[in-house]
Amino acid sequence: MAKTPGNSVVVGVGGTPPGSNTKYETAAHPPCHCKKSKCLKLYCDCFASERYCSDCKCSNCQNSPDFEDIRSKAIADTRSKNPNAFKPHATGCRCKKSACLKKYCECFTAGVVCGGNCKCEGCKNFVGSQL
DNA sequence: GAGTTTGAAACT
DNA sequence: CAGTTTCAAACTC
Ligand SMILES: [Zn+2]
Ligand SMILES: [Zn+2]
Ligand SMILES: [Zn+2]
Ligand SMILES: [Zn+2]
Ligand SMILES: [Zn+2]
Ligand SMILES: [Zn+2]
Repeated sequence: MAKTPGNSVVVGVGGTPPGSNTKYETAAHPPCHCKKSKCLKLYCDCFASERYCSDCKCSNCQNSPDFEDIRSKAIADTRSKNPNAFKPHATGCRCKKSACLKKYCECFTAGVVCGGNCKCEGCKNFVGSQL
């Protein structure tokens, strides 16, 4: 754990962080903000990673041990539709407006150049685009 | 923080 | 498979 420069305070989970420079000791996964998916579809990054929601900002969340039965069925259902659903993505993007240079693009977000599996338009995320 | 944009995921 | 809708995150202001 690198020390934070300056006077930032490392704090665990809990109530509202008082300061703007508060950092989390355990760089936990970022909280999701799902509302309609109940965190039981791949829209939810927690669910997509088979993680329970923890300290998330979701509403109507069922991705928790309290809903183990529902959650397990949702996982099974998702996997039955797509056996690769819970495997690391490698499918390629289909961006049309971001030039694959914004985080809307999964390739860009992953720090990977677009490849043969991508079907993007106006892509600028290719080998040689780095100055 | 509210509103808009974006493209994966879901659905038909 | 293609077209459409839904959704939550990225982005903008
Ligand atoms: Zn969620
Ligand atoms: Zn979550
Ligand atoms: Zn949740
Ligand atoms: Zn892309
Ligand atoms: Zn790509
Ligand atoms: Zn691309």
